[in-house]
Amino acid sequence: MITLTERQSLILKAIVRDYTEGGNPVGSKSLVQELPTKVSSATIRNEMARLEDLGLIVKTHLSSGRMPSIKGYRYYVDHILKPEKVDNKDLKVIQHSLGGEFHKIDEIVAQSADILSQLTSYTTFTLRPELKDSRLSGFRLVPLGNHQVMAILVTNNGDVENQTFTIPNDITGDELEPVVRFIDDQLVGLPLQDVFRQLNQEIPLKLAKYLRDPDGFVDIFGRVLSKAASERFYVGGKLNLFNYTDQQSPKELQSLYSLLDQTDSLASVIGSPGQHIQVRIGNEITNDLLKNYSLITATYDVDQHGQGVIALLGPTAMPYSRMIGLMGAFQRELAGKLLDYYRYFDE
Amino acid sequence: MITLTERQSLILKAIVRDYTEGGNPVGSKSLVQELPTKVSSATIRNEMARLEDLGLIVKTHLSSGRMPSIKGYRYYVDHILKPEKVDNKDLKVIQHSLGGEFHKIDEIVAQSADILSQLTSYTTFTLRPELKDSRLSGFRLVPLGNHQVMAILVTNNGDVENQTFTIPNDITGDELEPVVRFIDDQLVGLPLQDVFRQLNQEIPLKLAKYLRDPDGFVDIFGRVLSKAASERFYVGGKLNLFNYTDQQSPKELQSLYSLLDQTDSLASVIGSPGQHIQVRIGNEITNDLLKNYSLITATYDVDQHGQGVIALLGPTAMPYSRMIGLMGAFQRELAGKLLDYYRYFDE
DNA sequence: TTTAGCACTCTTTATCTACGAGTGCTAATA
DNA sequence: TATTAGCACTCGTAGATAAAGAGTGCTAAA
Repeated sequence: MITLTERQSLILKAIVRDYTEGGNPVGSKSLVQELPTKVSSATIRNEMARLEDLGLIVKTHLSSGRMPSIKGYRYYVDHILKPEKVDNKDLKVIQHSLGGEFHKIDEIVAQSADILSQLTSYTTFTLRPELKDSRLSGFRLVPLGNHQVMAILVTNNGDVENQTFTIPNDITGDELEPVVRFIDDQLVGLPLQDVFRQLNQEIPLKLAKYLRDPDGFVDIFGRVLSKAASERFYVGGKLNLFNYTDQQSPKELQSLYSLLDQTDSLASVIGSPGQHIQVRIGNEITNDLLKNYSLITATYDVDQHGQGVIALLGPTAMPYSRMIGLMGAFQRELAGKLLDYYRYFDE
Repeated sequence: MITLTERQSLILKAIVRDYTEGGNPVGSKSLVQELPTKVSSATIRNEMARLEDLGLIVKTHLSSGRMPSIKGYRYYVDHILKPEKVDNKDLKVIQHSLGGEFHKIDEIVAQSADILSQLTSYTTFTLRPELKDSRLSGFRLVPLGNHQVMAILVTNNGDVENQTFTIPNDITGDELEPVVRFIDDQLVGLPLQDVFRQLNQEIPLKLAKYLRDPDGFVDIFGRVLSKAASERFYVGGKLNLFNYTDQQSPKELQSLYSLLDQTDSLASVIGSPGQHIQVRIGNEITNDLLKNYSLITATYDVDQHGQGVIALLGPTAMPYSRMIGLMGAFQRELAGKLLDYYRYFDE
């Protein structure tokens, strides 16, 4: 356990701030003016040597200024930083952007990623509240003519998914009636997980009574069901990558870009944050591509509807204090908006 | 009108080829070995001086090798190049990728952009056949419970669009019945353009009989209609930008990236190609961002269903011969696939 | 414990040099 | 007249050298 003196702490804080703002290693002389008590640059050098011994700051070469190490950022985030109160203008932006009419949870969540990336100039990820409490609340088959039928699935959260499929012969609504009724009787009201299970077991057999081709139907139904049950991160501010990545290595930029398109990799990188707001810095992130970046993740609670996730990817040298404040505010606003949404459907 | 001697033409061709393959300006000595008839480097230098006078090739500095100018590429494409017969393996890839089952035209067209970008390592755009002959062939309103209704619109081409919306009070299918019937009577069978027109004129008045809030309905209907009638380019191989853009200017790369996300800008850049396969090089493209790139555009005919567009963006130094061959093959395959698709719904 | 002073390190930038690839021109050749 | 050999000249690249500047660590004095 590292304990710093008051002055060491102030110096570390100043180094973090200066390096974050200027991007250049920070020298002892420039720090003289930034400490509340007047000390000479030599004193600061001595303190810096100690901070370096502790592994909190590093030099790029023998006679360069210092910059924070991963460990240094860690200490700063854990012990020094105070979350900045969110800027009033930023709060207005959030509230205004979330204020509109949305038809789907996913729209709200996707929009959130965009707002947050706009406010931060970084890249953001949002995940809707988990679906473990989602239940099937309705199923429709709508014949569209021209060999086409649309399957529509509704959950108790108001989520709607649909999938059009093509069938060999035209069919009327009447012929589909018994199938829909069967689904209504057997499956409506069940959690999606249970529907999945039954779909692979008893359903195909039972359906054989009504349909010549139950397998085809089961396939379609499974597809819509997967859509409704799939958890998928929305990504905002992809283009912001250009603002904070190392401009010298386009290869890396390209890899990052393609990482952002892989939902499953994203999920494993972001994980499900245990704490309320978690900061992972550099190699603390379980993905080598991101070892020079920082990831702030946060959950948001929507009461009995479960938790969602918001996340922020930026450079290790980011203004943590402002970002954490912002994440906190966003957490609250988004949770509030979703609660309103759910409440509307629970009436 | 420029006319080149046989030998000049061969030299220009060799310069284009070498520069495209190697990326470096081409000198007279290296060309000696590439011409069918043995001539000295001095002769080639003389010829090159003439080609330069004509503006077909340029030097980067006084004593550098030569590279083709825009005008040089233009001449090469117009008079020298012979489209390469498409590679058999590539053809297999195309046919296989388009061979599967698709539920929507847009899926086929979107998939096409991906295949083409994969085959070329460049960036591609595809546009579905124009919709001017599209007619409204069906409209449904499906109450989903929980204040939600889904509007579904079907066209005679088998295109299906839908939009879920929220209404103040729950409603049953019966109440919506007259509205749907009214739409069926008045609008089904009309070209989408006409539907649009009527929607803004007589429809709101007539609907007032059946609905308290015709404006709200008209809004929803308009939204689904726009979705069905909107022409939108699919983009493939965005990440390939990294392979062929100037690695030195991330700013430019960023601008290009955001250009690819702007459907309307894309449309104006690509336009609607008059010829079957059109090559635009460098500043011939009406967008300054693309002045160092080449754009190959092509239409594909789907008989009475209109024309679509495929396009390819790459460096000015691209293997035109192979690319044009590829575009030709793709044109045919895609048109064929879509014809099959339409035929299925026309039965 | 703090500080002034100083030698030392390392990066950055500019200047110079040598090298090589390629050109244009001239004069000789077929 | 068209082609070619020869040569001086240009320009970009890479490496070497030097000077400036920022910053450090250490020593010795306050």
